[in-house]
Amino acid sequence: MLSRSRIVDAAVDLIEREGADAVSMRRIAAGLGVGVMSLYNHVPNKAALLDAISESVLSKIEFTDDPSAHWTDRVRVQARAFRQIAHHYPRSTMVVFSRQLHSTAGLLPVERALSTLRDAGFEGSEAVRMLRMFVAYIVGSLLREVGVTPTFAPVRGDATTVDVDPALFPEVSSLAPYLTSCDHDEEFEFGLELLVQAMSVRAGKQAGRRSARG
Amino acid sequence: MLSRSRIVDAAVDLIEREGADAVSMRRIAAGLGVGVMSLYNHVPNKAALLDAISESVLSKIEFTDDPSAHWTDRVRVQARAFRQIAHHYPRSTMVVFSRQLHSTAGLLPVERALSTLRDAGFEGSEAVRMLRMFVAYIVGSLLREVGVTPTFAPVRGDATTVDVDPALFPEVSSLAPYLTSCDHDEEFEFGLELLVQAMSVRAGKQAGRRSARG
DNA sequence: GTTGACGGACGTACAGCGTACGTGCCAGTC
DNA sequence: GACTGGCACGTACGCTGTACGTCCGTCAAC
Repeated sequence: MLSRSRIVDAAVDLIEREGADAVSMRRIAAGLGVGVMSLYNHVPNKAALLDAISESVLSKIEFTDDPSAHWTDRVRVQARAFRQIAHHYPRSTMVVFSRQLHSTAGLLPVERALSTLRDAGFEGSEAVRMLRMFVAYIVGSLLREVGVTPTFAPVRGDATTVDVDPALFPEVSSLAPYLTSCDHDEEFEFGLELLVQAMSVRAGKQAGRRSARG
Repeated sequence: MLSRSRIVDAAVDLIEREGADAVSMRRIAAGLGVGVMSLYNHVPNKAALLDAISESVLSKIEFTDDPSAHWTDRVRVQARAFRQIAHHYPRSTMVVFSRQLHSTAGLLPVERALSTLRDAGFEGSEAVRMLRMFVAYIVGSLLREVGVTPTFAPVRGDATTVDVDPALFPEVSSLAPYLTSCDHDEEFEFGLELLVQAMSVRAGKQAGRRSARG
C-alpha cells in the first residue's frame, strides 16, 4: 500500500543516489513500482513533496540535549547534530536549503537552542539574534561542505597545479595550498569555536551584573 | 545582434521579475524577440547559462577597498558589499548559491579579503579559515534574507497570532514576538559585529601586540 | 559579377516533465 | 443488492531542453 511516508522515503533515496535533478514524479513512481498518478493520492503536487522531504530530513536531527552540561557544550552538540544529518543526506540537504519551509518540523531544534541560549544568559531579542547568527553560520558552512556552494577555493581540483596569476592575485596565489584543500571537519570546528567564544564574551557582558544560571 | 552578455542580462532580468522557476530558454528567447535555438549559438546549454548568470552577478560586487582604513572597517565594508549585491539581485543570488561555480569571477573578492586578513595579522591557514568562516556566515545570512531559507521563525506571517503550544515549546512561545519579526539589517550587522570582535580577539592572540578597536 | 564558404538565426522534432481528468477496482455501510 | 468513498492507474495536454537540418546575409577569391 502506498503512503505519504513511503513516497517521501523513496524520494530521499532517489535524491541521494542520483541527485536532485534526477527527481521526477515518474522516477519516484517507478522506484516504488507504481503508476505516476497514484502519488497524487498522497501528495498534492511536487512542490509539496519537496517540502515533505525537507520536513523529513529536518525531523531526523537527533537532539540528545543534556541540560546539566555547560551551555557551551550544548551549543556544540546541537551544531554538530545539525551538521551530522546534513552529512547523512547531503543532496537532500540542498533541497532543504533551496526551499522555504513553513512547517513546525524545525520547532524542536529551535526550542532546544533557545533554551540553551537562555541558560547562557541571553534573553529576548538577544537570544533570537544569537540563534539566527548561529544558524546562518551552520547553513553557510553546510552549503560549502555539501559542495554546491562556494568553497571559494577557485583553483583547480588538482592541488598541484594552480592557474592563478601571482601578479594579479598575490594573496590567492601564496595561500593557494590552503585554498585548494579543505578539511571540512576542522573548518567547521574552527568557526564553531570562534562563535562559542564570541558568545561567551557577549554572555559575560550581558549577564555581568546578574547571576547566570547554573 | 545577439550576444552572450545580452542573453545573460535578459536572463537575470527575467529571474528578478518572475523568479528562477520561470526561467526557460523559450522565455529568455521570447524576451529578446528571438528564436529559441538562436541562444545556442552563444551558450552551449542551459547549465552553462546559469553559470554565466552566477558569474555575472558575482562580478557586479563593488569592492572599493581602502587599504588605509582599519582592517575591521574593511571587513565590514566587504561584507556589506557582498550583501548589497545580493539585495539588488535577490532571486539571482539564489541561483548563485544553488550552483557550484568553478570560475574566477569570485577571485577578486577573495584576493581583497585575504589581503585584509593579512593586515589583521592572520597568516596562512588561519587567514583562509577566517575567510571561509566569514563567507559561511554571509552566505547563510543572505540565504535567510533572500527568503528562500530558514528564518527559523516558524510561526505565521501574521505577527499577532501564534499557533504554538506554550506547554510544548515554552521558549519559542515566549520569544514569539522576536521570532516573528526580523529586521534583516540589524540582524546582519549584529552577527557581523560579533564576528569582527571575535576576529579581533583572535588577531590579538596571534599577532601579539596590535591595536584593538575601541 | 560570380561563386563558394561560413556563421548566425530559425523551425521542426523528440523525449521527458508536472499534472488535470476520467475510469475501474475494491472495502465498507445501509 | 445498491451505494459510497478511497485508491491505483491510463490518457492527454502544455510545457521543458536541445539535436538536427535549413535558410539567409556577408565576405573572400577569382
